[in-house]
Amino acid sequence: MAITYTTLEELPMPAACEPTPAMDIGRQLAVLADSVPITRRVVRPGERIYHAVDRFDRLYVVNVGICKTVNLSADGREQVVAVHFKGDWLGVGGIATGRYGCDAIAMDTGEIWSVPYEALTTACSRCPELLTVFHQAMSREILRERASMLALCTLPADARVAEFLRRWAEALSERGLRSDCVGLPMSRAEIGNFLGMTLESVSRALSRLARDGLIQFVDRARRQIEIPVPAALAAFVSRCVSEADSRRGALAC
Amino acid sequence: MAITYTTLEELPMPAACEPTPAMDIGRQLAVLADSVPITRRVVRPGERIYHAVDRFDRLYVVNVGICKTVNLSADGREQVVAVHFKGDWLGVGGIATGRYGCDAIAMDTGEIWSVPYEALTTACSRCPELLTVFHQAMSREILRERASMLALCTLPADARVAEFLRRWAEALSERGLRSDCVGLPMSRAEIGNFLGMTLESVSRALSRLARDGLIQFVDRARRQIEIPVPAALAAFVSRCVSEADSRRGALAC
DNA sequence: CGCAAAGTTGAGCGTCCTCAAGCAGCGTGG
DNA sequence: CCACGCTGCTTGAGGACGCTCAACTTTGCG
Repeated sequence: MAITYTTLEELPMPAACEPTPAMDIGRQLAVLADSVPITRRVVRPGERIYHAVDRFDRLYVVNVGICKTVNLSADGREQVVAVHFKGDWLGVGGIATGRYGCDAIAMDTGEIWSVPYEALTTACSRCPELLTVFHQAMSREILRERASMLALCTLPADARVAEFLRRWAEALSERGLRSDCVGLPMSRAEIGNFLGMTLESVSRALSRLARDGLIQFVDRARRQIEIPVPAALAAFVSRCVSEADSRRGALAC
Repeated sequence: MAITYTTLEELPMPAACEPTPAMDIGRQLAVLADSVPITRRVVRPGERIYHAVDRFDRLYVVNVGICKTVNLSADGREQVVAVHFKGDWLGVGGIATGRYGCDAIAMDTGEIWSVPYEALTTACSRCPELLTVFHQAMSREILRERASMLALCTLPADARVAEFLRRWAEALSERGLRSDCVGLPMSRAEIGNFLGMTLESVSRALSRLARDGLIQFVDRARRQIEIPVPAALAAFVSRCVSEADSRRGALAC
């Protein structure tokens, strides 16, 4: 089983033909604020930023804080489809249909920027850099959701929780925040809903991860989680994959 | 909690101004072909359109045929993340990272258009209509993936297969094709991979749906599936939801 | 302090996965 | 032409993972 998988990160990217280099998140926000008139709004935990049924007219960008978007289906199902950090755009699902389609809800105190979609598109015509920022944000959103789908389909429950924590810490470190200690503003039920499992299974998975030393609870409420070795979480996920799902992943192409 | 936000007051949205009405798919393709120089390519079943590791430089649009995109993770997992029909854009995941990140593979004989990303963005500056087409396509992609996640998280196996068939038929009818008879160019293993279940479970689910009269097999190879009453499939999905998952969906907001 | 909400843990069970066998379609070659 | 192998599909039996239900503990808040 010593197969070497070429990961995307390992491959040499010729520096000469670098396509629009990755832009710092602060820089992205600066480009946005300089190109269009921004509306700033302070939000508090649990506050709804927009409704799924609201008519789409503006896009939102997280400047401070963390938000979730909750998808609602016609038959009453609801699911947390994404968690958004600084620099993430909210509401892009509304472009195609004219309605947002998801509820967006702040998970702690923060500041949300917003810009009318009309103003954004006209500004994009003037400012190619803004166009790049916007397109990269939508592209990242697609990548995030694909990663979620992959986790849902290929990982067992414990590994899904580990992967969830790993990605949360990764999101923090990408933004220059300390990622060794994650304070989750979500209940076990919300995490379970996001990961396609019950709150009990989330609780059990966290207990097992803590027992195995992969994480540690810092407060008695068990909402703050310390990750001593982030790489150990990733290794745990990989281990779950290799020992179990050699069958499910087999796509005879 | 009855706080009035300045942002909402600023938006006296007259009901008249419907935001960019939905555009016919043929029209979308026409806008694209008229705005930028298109490269056309005929593909055959199983032919790879681009590799996950390829450097991103152009976007692809399905003109004829059906394609799948397969996500590959660093630890060897792979998953069919989407099935694309006429008018769908491929490769948008590459905008953020500079690499496609997914393999795109044709599932039957078809024609794929492509356009350099650079040429597209410059053309978008000149032609706002093209910008709208492109943004709506990306937005639809996000909505599709959210719908997939919702199905993965909230539906039992049989309902996932039913929902899969329903959405396939829906995609056909949206494009003016007959949707009562669906010819699946995917193996059971591919369907299972896409839906997060094994090929045996897919086979069993299809057998049960056929036994209950919701679908019918038209050929002996069981690749062509007839859907007598599309609404019955949707009703079956809803029924699965209401009788089972009153617990999992409970998000105490 | 007392109650409600959130979290943990256990026991039992059901859905779906695993493993295995058998069957049907199909191209190959003797 | 049919035997042959190959691939994909179906179906069954058994087992495991995660859900359901329930009891209990802890936290937070009036």
